[in-house]
Amino acid sequence: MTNKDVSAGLHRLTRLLQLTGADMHRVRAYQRAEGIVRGLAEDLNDIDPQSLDGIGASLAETIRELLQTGTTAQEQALLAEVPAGLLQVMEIPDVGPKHTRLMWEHLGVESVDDVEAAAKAGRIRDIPGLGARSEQKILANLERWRQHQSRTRRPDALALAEPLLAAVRAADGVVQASLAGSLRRGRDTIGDLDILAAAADSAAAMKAFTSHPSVEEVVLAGETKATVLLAGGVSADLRVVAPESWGAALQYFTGSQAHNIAVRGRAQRRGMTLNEYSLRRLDDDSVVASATEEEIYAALDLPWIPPELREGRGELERPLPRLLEVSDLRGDLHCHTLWSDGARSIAEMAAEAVALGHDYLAITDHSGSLNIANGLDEQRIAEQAKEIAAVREQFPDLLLLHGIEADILADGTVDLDPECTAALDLVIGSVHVHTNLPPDEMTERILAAVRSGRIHILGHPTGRLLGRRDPYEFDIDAVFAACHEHGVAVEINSQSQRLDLDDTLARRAVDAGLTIVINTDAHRLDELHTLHQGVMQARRAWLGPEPIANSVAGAPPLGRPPARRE
DNA sequence: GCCGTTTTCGGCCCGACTGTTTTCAGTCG
Repeated sequence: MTNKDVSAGLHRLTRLLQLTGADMHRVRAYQRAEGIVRGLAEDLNDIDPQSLDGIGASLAETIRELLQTGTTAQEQALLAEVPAGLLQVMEIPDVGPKHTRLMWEHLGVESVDDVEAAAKAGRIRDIPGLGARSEQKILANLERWRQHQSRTRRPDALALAEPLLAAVRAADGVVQASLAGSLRRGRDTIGDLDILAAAADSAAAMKAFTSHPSVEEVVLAGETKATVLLAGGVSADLRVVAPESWGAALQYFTGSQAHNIAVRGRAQRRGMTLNEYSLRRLDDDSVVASATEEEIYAALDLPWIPPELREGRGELERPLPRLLEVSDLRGDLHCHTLWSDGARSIAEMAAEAVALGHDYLAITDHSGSLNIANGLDEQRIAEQAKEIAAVREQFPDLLLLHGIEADILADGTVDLDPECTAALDLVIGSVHVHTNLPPDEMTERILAAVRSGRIHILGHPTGRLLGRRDPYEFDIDAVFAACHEHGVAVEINSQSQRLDLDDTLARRAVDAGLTIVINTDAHRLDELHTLHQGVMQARRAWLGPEPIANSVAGAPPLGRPPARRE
């Protein structure tokens, strides 16, 4: 079982405990554990769960049980009390454990389909404590939830949020506005968009938000808080606070929840309390700080913590690193051209790289077996070398590397003649086909490629496509160990649907002693500008320039030094 | 269930909004 399986198991236990009316603080302990596991860089199989802050003896045992069997005796016992289908029912927005239990007890509802049928038959309104409006809301939320279960990729979320933010910012009386929530923390996918504004009078900001052309439905609109649905079913929240509360509110709405709980616990231990309006002393209710995030953190003897690190991963206790910046990166080692499935010529890509200030760019078109992408065989690679030589003449200040993105075939073979790959400046090995191999075979396949000594970089290592395909199943720690042994770097691919490695795996790779390369995998000119997306992953992994190969100026230190032709 | 500058028991982050109530429970973030 993986960390993901364990956090899913803890989630089920949390929900079952809520349903069966367990003590709320006990429930919260499970909920916390779920979040801790979800954000964990290390593989739970390799560590003692009890060493984690927030995991005690009991939860550690639960985690061990989940790792071994995928479930727990406690879960089975709880499932004897309540139908398993109620776990799904609780995933419907605004339907929590209490209403779920009421529907079960009064109507015998045991599944989402049952809920839908009961709502359509008008039977939910008769439950004490619920009414016709609740019934309508449940039906609408159920429909919406079925249509939109997936999270939104960060770049797509930004594209939706920025016009809204601009409109709010331009509204009368708004002194400041910012993105908040997971968008501000730079997560690769986003559940809801959060926007925060500071204004003495909230009315204009609320109106600008709820009446924005991209809004399809206003879900709720109070004096200081509104929720709307945008095209595609993405929901967006606006909160408006007084300007003097800006810092407290921004800190609060940026989260994460785990970070906020930790910060508030720290405030409490220091005789203070923190809410979205201010940090106050408990004894005399006097305000200690509120206007800026820096003041809030400083009053708690903390440095300002970059939003990327606010995930409850020890950011209050550990010294903060100097984080990687886009400007640290000196080049890009993965892009495609007209020679395979790219949209631009080598010269055009080179010119754009020069415009970006890169020291180097590697042209890495697909290899022969990827027919769908017009992959290059040995013959065409030789022809491409001539064009690259010519383009080098045009751009004397750019180190233009001739590389390839070679396919790792199902048996682990790197899909070109060894003489051919040996003559190239750079070889990225990537898995593109036969992506459903059994875990053992997938592991052996990738290990074979890494051990071949023929690749410099393992491209988009897990193969995940956000919202479309889960990571390949394989033993990534074994692969990392082999990469370390054979001097193979691993990629953070900046494509918005990949972002692969993700933050936790990038951290794990560096902890395994690996070098990381952040690449765009650009197929077009504009995609050469997306290194910042990979940089965000690296920042969230607490990485600075040191383990990033392409933060080195002059020439990337990967295997054999690329020969600079004169 | 976890945890300790209030340390092995007794607390546990905090507030907005909605709906069904007529002072509050449920849900969310």
